[in-house]
Order: sequence, then structure tokens, then C-alpha cells
Amino acid sequence: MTVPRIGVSVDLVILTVRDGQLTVLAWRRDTEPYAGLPGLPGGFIRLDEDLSAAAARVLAERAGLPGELVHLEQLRTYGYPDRDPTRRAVSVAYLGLAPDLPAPDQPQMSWQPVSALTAMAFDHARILQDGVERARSKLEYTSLAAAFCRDEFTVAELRRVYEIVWGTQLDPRNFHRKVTGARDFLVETGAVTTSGGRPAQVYRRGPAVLLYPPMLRPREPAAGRRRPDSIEFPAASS
Amino acid sequence: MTVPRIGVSVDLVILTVRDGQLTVLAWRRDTEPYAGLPGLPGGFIRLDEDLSAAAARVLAERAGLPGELVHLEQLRTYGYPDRDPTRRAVSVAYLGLAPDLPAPDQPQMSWQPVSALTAMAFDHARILQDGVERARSKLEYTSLAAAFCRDEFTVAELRRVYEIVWGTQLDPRNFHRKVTGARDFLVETGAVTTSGGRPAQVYRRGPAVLLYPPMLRPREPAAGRRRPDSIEFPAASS
DNA sequence: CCAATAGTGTCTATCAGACAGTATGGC
DNA sequence: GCCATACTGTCTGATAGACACTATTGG
Repeated sequence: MTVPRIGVSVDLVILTVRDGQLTVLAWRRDTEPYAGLPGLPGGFIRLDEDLSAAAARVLAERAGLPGELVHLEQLRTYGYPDRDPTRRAVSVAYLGLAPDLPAPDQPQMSWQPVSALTAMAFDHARILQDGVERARSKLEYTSLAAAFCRDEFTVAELRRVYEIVWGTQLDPRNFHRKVTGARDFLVETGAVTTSGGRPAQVYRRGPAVLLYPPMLRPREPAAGRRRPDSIEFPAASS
Repeated sequence: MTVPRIGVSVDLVILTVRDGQLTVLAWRRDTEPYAGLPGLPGGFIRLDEDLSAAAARVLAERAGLPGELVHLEQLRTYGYPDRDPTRRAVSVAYLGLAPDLPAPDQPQMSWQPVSALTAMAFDHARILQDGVERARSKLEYTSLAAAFCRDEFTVAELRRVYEIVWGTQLDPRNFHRKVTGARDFLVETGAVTTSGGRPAQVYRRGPAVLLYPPMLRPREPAAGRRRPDSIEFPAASS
């Protein structure tokens, strides 16, 4: 049996919170197709390489970022035939969440606010949108928000992560009660930071992964009044 | 630049509820490698074919199942180098949820209880496990459980789906209150079924996709007493 | 009548949202 | 003292879990 053979690549959606905005690692393409448009960093996988290893390698080679600081997880695979006009290309997208890292040293690579990236090369705008939605949803039921923070952080910094990723305001008091009450989400270091007001406790990530019960993001009332047990109608998945 | 080209396949985790058990579509391999072991149905994608189209085609060709009755969604992509001992193979797994369909006509293909499938070919046991976990989790916050039911069904049938997929007992009264209270989850048909007791209202799937607030499956107390805001420690993702 | 299943109502603990009030720093 | 931010406490409404009770069929 003869098997069609296809180039398989990984594309990275590396998100961070920077200057109060949700920000993604992107580069400006200098070659056709889509020259001049921003694209996600990516690269073809090698024949002896695991998918996650390829993602980590691309992160290091193309973005110059230290992989151990970035939470990487597989996002979704994109493979409709004409997504790359030059070849049949199947791409396994990875989502990365990173603290506010310095700008990458590669000249064409930079942090771009997600809201500014309307037009992108290939289907990268769609991939970015899927990655943002995954991040928003994972903040609800996991402790992943801490992956956006530096090693040590305060409750207010964590809250700002939630607010920026979700695009909503959260009540500081209720948020504090929720995250400090969740077992093993946060570990107190004993240190305090001072920044204008009362000093804040400094925390580190705890060992927990899942948050139960979850912290549900505020939902828009679908039409008219908000009802209990209401249901939403998102776009269908392919 | 020369690009390594790789055979890309789709593998299907088609789940259904049958005879009170969570059941998956599997076939008995008759060729090496892994001859004699059960495997998931799969096939290589064609050069001009979308991934989801390939999944639907494999479902029709290999399993003889009508695609329009099966909810298909992409699960995850598996691609570590030695997962197929004969070639480098990247596989995009799809998860399908189906009502209780007749046995497929292909001789080697059959419905197998998930609990009976401990050893499988390749990494298919892992893929199956991921698919089951995805299904379990999606029952919490979507109306997907109805995809396991026939076109018309009762609340008790829907509850049995939850109970079998989650492997827990649910209180019939609380379950009834929750699902009938959720907007657009269920649409009353007016008909009733009779089966030994008081006749039950017959429902159809409503247009809703997301269930808010979700119906969280009961969590085991992690260690000792169950605490509010407790957190679990699942296996790390790769 | 009884058995069996469907469906309603009620109580309670938990939890989220709203917000008052107190604590502790810098100026 | 004043401002800013951190943190604690309290009230209320929504909701889930536990369970009593009623309803409607077939035997």
C-alpha cells in the first residue's frame, strides 16, 4: 500500500500578559506567501522527533525562549488541503503560556497584542483565536493562570492575569477568597511586596493542577435577562 | 529547504452506550504488527482531503456507520517517533459519540466494552483513554450526552448515559431538575413512553451546545475528607 | 391492591456576587 | 493625616445534594 506523505509542522501560540494586554509571539514574514503579514512561529518536525519535542525546539530556535519557563500543551491540528497555498501542510498547533519574558533577540520576532493581530498569514488568525479561547477556558478549571506569572507573585498580579485574559473586571475581595481558599493553588512564601499600598503576601505556584469547583468566568446574558441554567450557542466545531 | 514527509492518518474513538456499558468500536488486527490485538479503526488521509473529511470517510468505509448520526470532533494528535514500529506515523485522533447503533457489517469490526480493552495495538489504549476522559469531561459542561441517545429519548435514558459514562450513580430527582431546567437542552415532543412504571415524557435534543452552569461530576475525596475548593492532581500532559 | 418508574417539593450546606469595613504601607 | 492597596467579614441569592412525597402506568 502506498501512503501519501505530507510535511508536518508545529505552530506555536505563545501567550503572555504584557503591558496590561494579552500578547502573543509573532514574526513578520519576509517571504512569500503572505510576505509582510505576521505569522506564528513554526517549523517542520524531524523524522526522529516527538511532536512536543519539536514544539520545544521551535520555541528555542525560532523564539529564543527558555522552554522550562513556558507551559506547553498541544492545542489542535489543522490540515485542510489549501491552508498553505504552496504545499499540502498539516500543522500541529501548540499553546504556550509564559510569564512576561524579555523580547526575543531574533530581529523579526516580537510580542504583539492579540487585539492588534487581525490579519495573519495562512490560517494563523484562526489558530491564535483557538489558542486564546483554550487559555480563557483553562483559567476556569485549572491553576494555569499562574503560568502567566513570574515565579513569585501576589494575588493582585494573579487577578490581573484573569482580568486581562478574560477581558473582564473581577471583584478583588471575592477573587482573593477564592484563590487563597483553593487547596494547593498558592503556597505562601512569607515575603511581602510593597507597591504603594499595604504590602501584599507573595506566593508561589502550588502543586495543584485542577481547580474544583472551577472559577467560572462571567457569561454575557445571551439575550435579554440572564437566566439560571441558561445555555450558550457557540460556533460549531469542525 | 527539504521537508521530511510523513504518513498522516486518522484514528477513531467511536463511543456508544450499549448494554449498560461504555463501548467502543474496535477491530481485531489480522496482520503484523500487533496481529490478534484489538485496534481502533483508522486510515491514512488523502492528499486532497480535510482531516475531518478523512475521519468521516474512515467512519463510513471501515465501520460502515452513517456519519450524520455520529458527533465527530478532533481529539488529539499522536506523533512520537516509535509509536508505529514499521514507519514514522503521525495520527490525528477523532472522538465520535454515537447512539446505540447496530453492529457494523464488517466482519472484524465490533463494539467492545471499554473496560475489556486493556491491551491494544500501537498506542491505541492511550488514545482510547484520552477519548473517554474527553467524553467524561464534555458531559459536564455541554449537552453532548444527548449524542449518545437516539433521536427521541427520556430523561431516564439520558441519566443512564451520564451514569455509565461517569461510572457513578446520580440522583434521579436532582438530575431531572437540572436537565429540564437547562434552557434549550431538551425539547419536549409531547409523546410519552411506557415501560413498566409511570409514562415518561419524550424529549428531543435542543439547540443548545454549552451547559451553564455545568453539571460537575462527583469528585472523589482526594485524601481523607472532602474539602470545599479542593484540588486534584491528574497526570501531567505531554 | 402492589410494584415500578416519573416527576414535584422541601430542606440545607455550599458557594458566588455584592459590598462594608479594617489593616498597613508610602507620602 | 491622606491615599492607596491588601485583606477580612457579612449578607443574600443561586445552586447542588439529600430525601419525602405524589402521580401514573401495568399487573
